[in-house]
Amino acid sequence: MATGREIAELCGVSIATVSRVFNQPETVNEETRERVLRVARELDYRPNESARTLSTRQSTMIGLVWDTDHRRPGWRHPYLQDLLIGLKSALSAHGYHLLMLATSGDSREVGASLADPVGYVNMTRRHHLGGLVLIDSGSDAEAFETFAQSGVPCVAVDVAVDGPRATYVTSDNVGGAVSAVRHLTRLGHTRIATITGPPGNQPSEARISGYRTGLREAGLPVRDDYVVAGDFYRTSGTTAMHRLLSLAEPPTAVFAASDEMAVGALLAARAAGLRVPEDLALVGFDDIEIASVVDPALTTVAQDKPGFGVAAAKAIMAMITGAGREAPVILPTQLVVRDSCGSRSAEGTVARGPEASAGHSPL
Amino acid sequence: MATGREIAELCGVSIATVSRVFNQPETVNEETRERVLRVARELDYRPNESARTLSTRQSTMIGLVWDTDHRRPGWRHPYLQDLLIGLKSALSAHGYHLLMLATSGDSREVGASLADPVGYVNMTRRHHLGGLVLIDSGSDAEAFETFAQSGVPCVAVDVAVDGPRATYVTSDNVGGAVSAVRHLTRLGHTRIATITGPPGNQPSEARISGYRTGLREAGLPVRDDYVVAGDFYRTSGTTAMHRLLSLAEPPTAVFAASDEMAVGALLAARAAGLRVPEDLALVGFDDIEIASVVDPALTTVAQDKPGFGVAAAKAIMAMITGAGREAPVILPTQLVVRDSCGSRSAEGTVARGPEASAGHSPL
DNA sequence: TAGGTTGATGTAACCGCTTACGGTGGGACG
DNA sequence: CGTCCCACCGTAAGCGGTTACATCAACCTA
Repeated sequence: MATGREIAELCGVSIATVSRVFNQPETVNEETRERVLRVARELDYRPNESARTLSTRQSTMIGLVWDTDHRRPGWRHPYLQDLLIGLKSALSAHGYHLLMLATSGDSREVGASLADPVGYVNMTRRHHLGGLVLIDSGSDAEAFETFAQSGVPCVAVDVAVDGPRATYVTSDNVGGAVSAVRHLTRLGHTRIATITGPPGNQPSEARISGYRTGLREAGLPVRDDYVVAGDFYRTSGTTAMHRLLSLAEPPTAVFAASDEMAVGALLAARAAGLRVPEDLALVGFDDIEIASVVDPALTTVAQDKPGFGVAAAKAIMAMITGAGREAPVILPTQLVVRDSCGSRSAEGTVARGPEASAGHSPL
Repeated sequence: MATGREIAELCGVSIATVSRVFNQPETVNEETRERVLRVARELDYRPNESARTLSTRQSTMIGLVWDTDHRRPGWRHPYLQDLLIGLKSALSAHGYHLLMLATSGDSREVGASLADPVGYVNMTRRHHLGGLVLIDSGSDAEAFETFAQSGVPCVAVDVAVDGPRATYVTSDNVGGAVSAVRHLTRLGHTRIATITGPPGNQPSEARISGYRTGLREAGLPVRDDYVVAGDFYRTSGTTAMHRLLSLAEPPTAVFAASDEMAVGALLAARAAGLRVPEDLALVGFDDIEIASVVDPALTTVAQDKPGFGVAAAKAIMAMITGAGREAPVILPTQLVVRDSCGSRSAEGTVARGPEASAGHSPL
């Protein structure tokens, strides 16, 4: 590996000049600059990142905090891959890389895990990371708050955090839920139930709120027995559906707060001898891959999956260069109408209303 | 941030001793060692990774080379998340982290992309990465060869590479395909077709080979018109199925080299008025999430998804500490019998035979 | 012509840690 | 009692960059 010193000697300049060529090109004479660049190219010179970071106390890496929650071993993030794609591409535009922080193992490390966010924060300082991207694995909300308060630039996905240099990006969950319910009311449904996410989960609460708004909008009452709690998992959708079907006056339509639960509900309905969509209309949330595969294909509220990554990257870069915090980013959602509500629309038709995501509070 | 120097002063020792406490604890007197450790703990000391890397020319980071192929924009890795989970947890046991290399954007960088593997290799040297984990995004085989030849410790997933310090991890694709076909022949099928992955793709070729072996094992002929090429995508499964159904003597069973294509085939069969499994038996490969959701639930060859990550981590760590190359890792597969073949077995039943993965060449 | 500017470059300190090498004191040994 | 060895620790030279400050020539201005 060629070093700056070698280039300096070959060019007959000092290493300071070489450094300047790469960092403040305008301060060095054009002729020598060209010469340095040419030699650098010939030697295939690459500045040593460690040396640079050591000197400037600023690396070109962003930490990714993401872990599978031990309390929910089967949990998989519904769109991690898309998120990473967006994150990576947006970050690379700034020459930044993503460092997936690991949970300890190093004897020198006190132990970093989401149970000990401080460990991650220290990791951040150890590596002079520019900031952290926090990906929710189902129930890390409290831990995220610690990150956000630490002063390290943070952007959380799907968790509303607050801190001196922290922000978050999430979908317009309220608006998405409203559009789902609105879709059902327009089809004539009046007995609309919802299967929610785990209590306390922010997107879940927001979707419940949107559900209520949607009903009110149509002049329908909000019945407590039509709101049954799930946990985003498929099985919880099944049990919730059983419960709904056992009501004296079962709903004719269900809005599930996740596609997984919608699939669970679908299985339960089918097991109970109900036809979907004839006897029961179903709307999900997320638009994960299986939504288009189940039979009938699921009408659902789609999130802008790579958009999360791109928005997160933008926010974190803004907080690195700037000083303060950034405003939360609320991504619009789209109702994807398929077959699970009996709509006449063909598969894949997207009903996107500019009103779908407007005028509602973020979560 | 506390530095080694501060600790040294507080303890009345030299910074060399402090360093030794963390790197060669046995060479320092127990009493002073304890003292240093105590002070370090009090000050919440964390060794600066950049300084350490600069000095030792060895970081605790492994590069992750993974990119969405521009030629296949919709492609998603079937089990990236599980792979990452395995990779991360196994790596963290050694105190290592995963660095997701980004594709340039930095003015200092010549431009790194899979089209220019050299860029990544240079990135490796810049950051003094311990090695690279290469994740196939569908068609990077040639690029991977460049990585493998570069001398950097490399372990590829699902691509057989060769190099001075390179190895790979893949499933027993041959054995998996054999077990799939065997399952069909045992059910009495004699007209068994296969929908393959893209030509040249190694797992795909291996699965074809396993398909042939399985037929030969049962004394069945290999008919060319029963081998139709797909590309792992769902739609290719659909068109391939159409082709098969248009044959004078259509197959009664189909082994698809990916679950996605199996789903595509399922849709085509259904559209043609065929019942699955009554009129057509179907086996997939991968055991991705949708396999258990489609109706009928898909019988498929499951891969040990987190196992890829764990094995890759082990291999790369071995190559970092050791000097030479490691032997390729072939992970066993399991036939997961569900409903798409008309088997009587209940959902989720796993037929695992010790013979399933034995005696076949890797790819 | 003295003094002030400006542009281009060199000098050297520093970032925080690792490690080869040398020094010191005390116990074992002849 | 002199010598050798060994356990322990300090000194100092890096690792490869960045950057505040000094230097210096050339050019302006009064």
